[in-house]
Amino acid sequence: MTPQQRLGDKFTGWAMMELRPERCAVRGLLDQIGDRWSILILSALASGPMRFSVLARNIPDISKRMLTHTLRSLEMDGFVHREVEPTVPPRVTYSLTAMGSSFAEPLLGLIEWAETHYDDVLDARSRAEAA
Amino acid sequence: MTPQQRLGDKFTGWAMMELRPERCAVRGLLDQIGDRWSILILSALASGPMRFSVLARNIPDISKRMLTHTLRSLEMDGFVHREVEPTVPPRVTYSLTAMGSSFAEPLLGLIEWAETHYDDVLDARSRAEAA
DNA sequence: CTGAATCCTATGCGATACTG
DNA sequence: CAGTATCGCATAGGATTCAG
Repeated sequence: MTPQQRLGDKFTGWAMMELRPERCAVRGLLDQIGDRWSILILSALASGPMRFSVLARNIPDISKRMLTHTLRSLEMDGFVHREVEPTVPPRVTYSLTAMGSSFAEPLLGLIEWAETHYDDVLDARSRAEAA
Repeated sequence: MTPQQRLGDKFTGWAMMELRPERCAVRGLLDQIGDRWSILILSALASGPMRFSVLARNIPDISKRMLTHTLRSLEMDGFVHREVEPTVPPRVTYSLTAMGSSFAEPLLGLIEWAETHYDDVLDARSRAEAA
């Protein structure tokens, strides 16, 4: 059975339970990490634990506000662990939990697909805009 | 090399080119299909070509407006093919392009991860909210 | 250094009504 | 049947300022 057929079967299964979001895990997952920064932060932390300021430096175009927000959200969802050393000034280190690091595999699949096909997407879009 | 290590290396590569979105394909990809409906529509079409009204029926909680918008967007990005039979009333059939169907594999990986781990996510979140 | 609080804007998205 | 047009709201997210 091809991946496409299996994907189709997944959807048929969801449709039978009326697509209630609680029963359709991807929808829930994307609600939580489908934002602009979660994927990037998880990728960054995949190379090892990292302090707040290092994360901010490695992702140059994120605002402090969103870095904080997204880290909190990832922490609450169990992807990220937060460790504070109570010094002055404070040091806070973020790292992937076991669950967070298990997410690396499917995420990597997505990334690799994107890297091999994204030029085609851009081509398609520019052709569509030209028309 | 573990998936986590490979993911970390990906990020390091991006960071060296300053994370410019054009050079970081996943970001671009998620900008286009990271919305609320694209994944669902692609999953639906994976089971075969489908008319507008059938899609609408299979995804009960989508508005016609967003179904149209999302389909147009997926078409422009080359994921979906749109075919009109010029009858009265019109029949419009949507199907996956070759690229669209090649996306089934990484998407399936994501879905399967979500299905096996999403309960843990919900647990983590409810524990976090209790605190 | 690591945030929290406030303000503001852009836009995703639903609801509704209309059309060929 | 398969859309388009218009309206309105909720929210994501940036900029800036304050704090421990």
